[in-house]
Amino acid sequence: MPVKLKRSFFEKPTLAVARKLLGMQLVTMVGGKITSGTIVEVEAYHQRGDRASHSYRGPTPRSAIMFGVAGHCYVYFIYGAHFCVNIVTEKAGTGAAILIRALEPLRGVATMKRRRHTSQLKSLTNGPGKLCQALGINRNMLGEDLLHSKRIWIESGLAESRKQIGTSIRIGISKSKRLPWRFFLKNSPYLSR
DNA sequence: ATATGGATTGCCT
DNA sequence: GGCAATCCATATT
Repeated sequence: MPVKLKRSFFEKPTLAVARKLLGMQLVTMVGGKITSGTIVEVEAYHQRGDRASHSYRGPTPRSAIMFGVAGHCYVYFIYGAHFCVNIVTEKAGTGAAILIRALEPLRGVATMKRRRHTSQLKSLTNGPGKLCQALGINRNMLGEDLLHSKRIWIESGLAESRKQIGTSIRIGISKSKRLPWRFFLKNSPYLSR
């Protein structure tokens, strides 16, 4: 049963929202194709006390969106090759977001295989850059509102009671390494590692 | 104007 | 496990 999320869902404290997103579905409609996956791994980023966050030094042309209204997409380009997608959280002006790091493929698997140039189910969406490629997410998704967009949105998924959530330090960063702000579904075969 | 390094991936040994 | 690829945001000169 699809549940419509409200703005207030994303305006809550970022770590709490990160946990709630696990088990929900990220869905896109790109080029006439629906693709989706269950969110199995996320990371939180926050202006306050988090030197790894793009928002740490306050709003810049790139990070301004993290200081905007919750529930919007922050897409950035990294290492000259990949896109990563985040969801802005908390009240406007806060500077926080949640990076979607891995999905379990659900709808549009054939389309995802074509976009990823592989037939390996396990490697379609088990990383932040991979899932963007599989779902057709790029810089023109920047600023999309998950509550109203026709191209990208969230659908409800797994019951809260069925979730087994693991916690760890975040991956691939060099600053604020110790913060345990990565969350994942423990038994998922589709984690980035 | 230039320098630095990155919230990654895939290929190599 | 190591490491190159390759664009760009940001800080510094």
